[in-house]
Amino acid sequence: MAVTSSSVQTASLARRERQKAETRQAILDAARGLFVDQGVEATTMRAIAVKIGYTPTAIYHHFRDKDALIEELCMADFGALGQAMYKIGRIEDPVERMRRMGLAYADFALDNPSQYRFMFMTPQGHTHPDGDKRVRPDEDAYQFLLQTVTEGIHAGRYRPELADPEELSQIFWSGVHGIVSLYYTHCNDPYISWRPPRETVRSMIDVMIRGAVRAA
Amino acid sequence: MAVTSSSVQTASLARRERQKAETRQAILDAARGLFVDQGVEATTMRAIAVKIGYTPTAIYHHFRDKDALIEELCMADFGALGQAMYKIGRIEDPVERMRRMGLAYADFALDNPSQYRFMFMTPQGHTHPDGDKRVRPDEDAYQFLLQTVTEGIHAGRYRPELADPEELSQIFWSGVHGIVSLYYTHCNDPYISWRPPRETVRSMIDVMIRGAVRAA
DNA sequence: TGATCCGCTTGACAGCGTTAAGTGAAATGC
DNA sequence: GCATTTCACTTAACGCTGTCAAGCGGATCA
Repeated sequence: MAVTSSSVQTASLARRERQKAETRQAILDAARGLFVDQGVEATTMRAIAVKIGYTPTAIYHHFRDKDALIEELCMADFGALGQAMYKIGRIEDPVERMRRMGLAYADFALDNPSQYRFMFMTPQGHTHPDGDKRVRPDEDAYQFLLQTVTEGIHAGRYRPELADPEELSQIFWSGVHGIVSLYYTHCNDPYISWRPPRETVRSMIDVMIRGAVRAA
Repeated sequence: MAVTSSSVQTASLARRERQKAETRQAILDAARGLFVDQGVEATTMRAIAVKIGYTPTAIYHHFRDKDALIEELCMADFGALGQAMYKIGRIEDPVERMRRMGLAYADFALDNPSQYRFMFMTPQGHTHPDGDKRVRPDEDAYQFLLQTVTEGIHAGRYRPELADPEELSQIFWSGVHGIVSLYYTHCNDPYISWRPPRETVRSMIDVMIRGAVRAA
């Protein structure tokens, strides 16, 4: 097949798009670093621009606004959380699997403070009102939990009054989230002597499981 | 006793101070209303000023900056929370008392969304670094919880591995806080079917207590 | 070679929290 | 009773933020 003008066209176009994708990625990398270092709110578009050697306005050719940029990073983080859940693998006992999920969730939350803050401690919504149909990747992590809890319920492992999978999932999730988020917002309060959050999470999960399972 | 110049002086001075206190209170009232209606971040000093019929700069003669204004309101709310805890009264059984405290805490959190958000979901600090020695009123609520949990531990009501009052208090607190805060930040997420938070809190407390108390 | 595209820049806008300097009526001192 | 001081409040501005309309200039296309 001869080299047509259209093939040259696509090659050029491909390179152009690759370059554009590169600066786009540079923006994401710079933003992530600054967000982690000095927080989302304190990071300015101008600071991001300086870091990548562009003008602030350049960012707006790749992201609608600051929220869109934040959201893109957030999406990736939700993916990583889902991955962490997935890596736990297929433990047979649904209660034990739930326990491991809780610990992995806490590890993720404590290893990525800035991301976690934004993902689960920032008032509402990365959902855009204009009929945006993008799939939310954190659905994965929640679905993992929901399925594991549902399995446990169907296997008769939980007490009969805890028959609602959504409610029980929200209880387990809230237990771990509560410790991590309170720790993050109040760890500097001098009148509270905080215990190491990983240990507290472990105790919390043990307490919740013991209080939720049906007596042997 | 004759009307001395000093008595006139103090009377005038008292009236001046009263007027100043009145505008100060007007600022607080206007700020509270706007904070509740449209959030703390979205409320501008200029908007507060318009609402009370003053210039934005006037606010700075009563409060050092926006954070100081926020903190003052926050202090009052911590007092109200402590009051709610106090009103539970002296229930003999420390475990049952703990349960009631959890429910009252959730009621406060769900009845005062804006305040709660700011008190317990805003990144760190109302603590000023310059050796500020003001007593934090929320110490009250936490001390209430801590004391109740400690009583339960001393009475042998909790399992032996939960002998640390701070850790167990933080677990109970986190359990309730987790549900409320997750609900506030994610109640609009379409892929999660949230249960009524008050019911979930009740179940959460039951689960935690059952998992924490020593078997009969 | 001339026309077109498009990633990026220039220069600005409105709004934010905040402040230095000033105003004017009330309180004070003689 | 008049001059002075006090002080709650205003005027006008500063530097910062996110954001955008308009335009440049090199690569691409016909």
